Amino acid sequence: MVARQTTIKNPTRRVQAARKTQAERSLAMRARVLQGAIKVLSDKGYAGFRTAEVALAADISRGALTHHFPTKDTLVLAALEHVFRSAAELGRAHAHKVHSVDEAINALLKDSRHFFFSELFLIAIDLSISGGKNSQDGQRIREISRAHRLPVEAAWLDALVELGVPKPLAEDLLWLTISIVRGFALRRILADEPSRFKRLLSLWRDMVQVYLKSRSIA
Amino acid sequence: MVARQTTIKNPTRRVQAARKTQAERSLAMRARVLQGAIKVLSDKGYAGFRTAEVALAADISRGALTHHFPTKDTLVLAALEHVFRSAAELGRAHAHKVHSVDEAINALLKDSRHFFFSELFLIAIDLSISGGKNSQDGQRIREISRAHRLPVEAAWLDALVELGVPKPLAEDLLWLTISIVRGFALRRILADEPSRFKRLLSLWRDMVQVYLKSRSIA
DNA sequence: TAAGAAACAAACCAGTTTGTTTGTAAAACT
DNA sequence: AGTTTTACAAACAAACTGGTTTGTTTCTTA
Repeated sequence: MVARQTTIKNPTRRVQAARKTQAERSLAMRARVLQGAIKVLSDKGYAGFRTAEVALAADISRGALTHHFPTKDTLVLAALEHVFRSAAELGRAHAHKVHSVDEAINALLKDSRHFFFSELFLIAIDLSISGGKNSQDGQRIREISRAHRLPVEAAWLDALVELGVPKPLAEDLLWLTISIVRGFALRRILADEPSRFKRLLSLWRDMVQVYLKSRSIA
Repeated sequence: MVARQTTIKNPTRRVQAARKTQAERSLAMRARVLQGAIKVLSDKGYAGFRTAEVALAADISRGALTHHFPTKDTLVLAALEHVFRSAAELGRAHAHKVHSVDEAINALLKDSRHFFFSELFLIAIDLSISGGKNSQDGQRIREISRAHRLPVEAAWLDALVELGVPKPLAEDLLWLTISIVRGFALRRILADEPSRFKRLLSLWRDMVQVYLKSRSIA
């Protein structure tokens, strides 16, 4: 774990160092800050989001924080980006491994639940609503959310179409499915009822089956 | 529009008055404050909720505001209560006028949309999330939301059961329906697509019909 | 009708919060 | 090797915010 010397110039001057290259330090520090920001966002909500507390949570000085994120807003935006980036890939990954509509719906449900039941989702809503409807930031926030969700949905849509579901119907079923999970996820804030959710999803899958059969698709 | 004199004592002293009784003034003022609070809450979100701005929106002095609502928290709670009170009755009203399951689902959809698509709903979520998960206020906020939503759901459940749908299934269909609307309402924050929503609901009604028929209920 | 309470208004104050400035040490570049 | 740039630290300053205090007016009630 010794500091590397990539440059040709500036030879063996390093002695007892434990110091990294600047880029490495920056990256590591940014990661810590972002993680701290997400924690605070998740614990206190945007309304209670204080930069000082982020510094505390990340165990760094406020100076370090402001160096990497000059304003509160840039930090929040970066945190949201980070949230989505760390959660978005799963959807596309699973969309390709399905071989029947039921399997697809099931996988979609699982992935949706994974996202919508996470803290990340709550953070995203919180910011989407809190960031005033018209303000500059609000726009940007919603833009980020959209930009990361659309491709995921597109991937699932493709998967369904590939399985022989007519595109318009596939789109609608996709939206209904996602809406159900999103809607239930929201309800969870008031009171979580996991067993009910399981029943609901099972019923939903049945309904899809029955419906497709009635239209002689599946 | 002359000031009334309800008390026997204190006879005709009023001359050119346009003044109300204390209770009336209080009530009117509270109403204005609440309305202002809701406006600010809706425009800026809880994160941007400033008591001064409420006073401005309600066109009253800060003094008046603090007189009726000593702290910011009491104001927010009161506003939330007001929000729900003004929105909750509709559900129960419509639940009794349906004569078929399809009609019931349709009416339920309409009412749900009415609530979930309103500013009120967004305010409720905002507060539910923003009010820290554990804090005193957060608890109270979620409690209010629950207290007002449960009876509405119960009314619709009764309506469905009355129409011959087995209770467990009725419950699940109710939840699915509401979840769909809630889920879509949330998505609307990112981008509203009314026509898609219409299609979705129409499909959903079809699916319910087909499913019930397959179980020979409707 | 006089005392007391409630409704409002305005100024004030203390705590918080964000961004800036000033300073130091480590790395990068030449 | 020396200069510049970057990473971080800490103190500071200005704006903001919510609650309190003090004062005035209007209603209530004895």
